Amino acid sequence: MTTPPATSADGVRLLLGLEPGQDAPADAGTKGGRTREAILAAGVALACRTGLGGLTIGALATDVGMSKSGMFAHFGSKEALQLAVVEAAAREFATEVVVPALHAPRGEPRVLHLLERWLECGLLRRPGGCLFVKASAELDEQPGPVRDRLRDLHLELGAAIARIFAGGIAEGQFRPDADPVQFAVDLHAVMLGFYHQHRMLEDPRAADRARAAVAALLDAARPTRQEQP
Amino acid sequence: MTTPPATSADGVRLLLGLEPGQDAPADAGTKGGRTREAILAAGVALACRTGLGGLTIGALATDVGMSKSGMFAHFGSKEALQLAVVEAAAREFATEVVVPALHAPRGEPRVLHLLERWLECGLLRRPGGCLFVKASAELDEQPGPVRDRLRDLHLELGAAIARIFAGGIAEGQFRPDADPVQFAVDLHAVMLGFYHQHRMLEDPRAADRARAAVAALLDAARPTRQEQP
DNA sequence: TCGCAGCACGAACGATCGTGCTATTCTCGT
DNA sequence: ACGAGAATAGCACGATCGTTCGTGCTGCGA
Repeated sequence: MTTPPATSADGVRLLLGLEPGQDAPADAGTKGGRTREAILAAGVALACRTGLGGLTIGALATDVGMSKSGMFAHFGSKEALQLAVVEAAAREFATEVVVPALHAPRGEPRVLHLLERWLECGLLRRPGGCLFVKASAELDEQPGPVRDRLRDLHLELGAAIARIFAGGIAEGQFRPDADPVQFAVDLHAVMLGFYHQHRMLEDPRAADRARAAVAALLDAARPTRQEQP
Repeated sequence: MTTPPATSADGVRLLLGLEPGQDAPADAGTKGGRTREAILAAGVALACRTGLGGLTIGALATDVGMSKSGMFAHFGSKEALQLAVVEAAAREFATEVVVPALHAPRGEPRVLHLLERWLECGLLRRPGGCLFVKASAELDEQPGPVRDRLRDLHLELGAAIARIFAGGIAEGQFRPDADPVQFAVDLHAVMLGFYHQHRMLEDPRAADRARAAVAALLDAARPTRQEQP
């Protein structure tokens, strides 16, 4: 099976809920589709601040300037709303972070672009990445469809990061025996630490600390010196 | 005021809310003090599962087998309850993780003991560490006394980790130009990633991945080869 | 042993939660 | 331009939220 250049990009787009060549939900033309999108945008922003548990129907309704019942009719249940918000956040994260990074040259530049795009999510208060990170701490032990979907999305994200790193191995920039999955876990941990440092501790050096951590990860993966005695 | 050899241990104990030589709150003998302790233990466990936001008065009351009002009378407000639960979790974390680690030899063994004790919190479902980690993602943008206290506790914890690492520099095990604060941030990030990997993704290798990440951090800090051209 | 402070309880409050109905208003294809 | 159907508002519901109050019970010091 031959793999054309845009394969991994399309893969991620599919995995994160985008149809190929489709950047917005199908019913964007009709009025209901537009307000539904507005609701989801406000929902992602609200859930980024208060968590998926604090994503209450009434608060979201007043946020978008609608009545509670009118807004509620778009989804039918709170769980469906949460799922839609998670999906919207994943879509936003994919289009704003992962896909742009995939346009960078394969290997280390792509890793660094991914990092910078991801850092922007926290620094510029782009809600998508925040929610994606925060909801994982919230739902990690309350079973249900939302947790399942979130788990799948995180697994796909981890696989995407591992693929990006593996591209660096194929380019000869990283050691052949480096573990892409371990790198994916480590990078995700660095991002969790960054959000904590930036948002909870309000450390202005949070981004630089994350960059230093990733630089150390990459340094350790470089094949400059021989290993394994 | 002379400081006996247990200086750093006493420092952490004080910082995390323990009076020196006092392992339990003062009113442990009276009946109210005992039920208050039972409430706090159940509260830490419940908040570890549902978050500080899900720590509801009614749920906690049924957990400890009391009436809602009877339980509520012990604290006077939900915020006071949350603060008390955070304090109890910090105390538990200090006595179960930090203080035991301080009994290990200074330097790398102490770092590794801290890591293992911390990992146990997640693996054995000890609620203290879980809550300490999870509440930070929950309250990072909702101001108030609880967030402030949590922020202070995290700052103290970071300082404690940095001191432990600095002990390794003093022992000559780590490079003199290594940054203890960066190591503290990195270790905390590894633990955040571990909890995510273990609880949300249910990865059985989560602990080993955390150990590998810390081992890489320590390897990078060792002075074996000369650096700085 | 007695008396009282402290501890626990049940009922109830107003507010808000998620979720159904019904009615009104608006949109859009014909 | 109009009628069908979507979109939104209004209202009400049971449940639960945090909180208050009044009232017994009970364990502890005298």
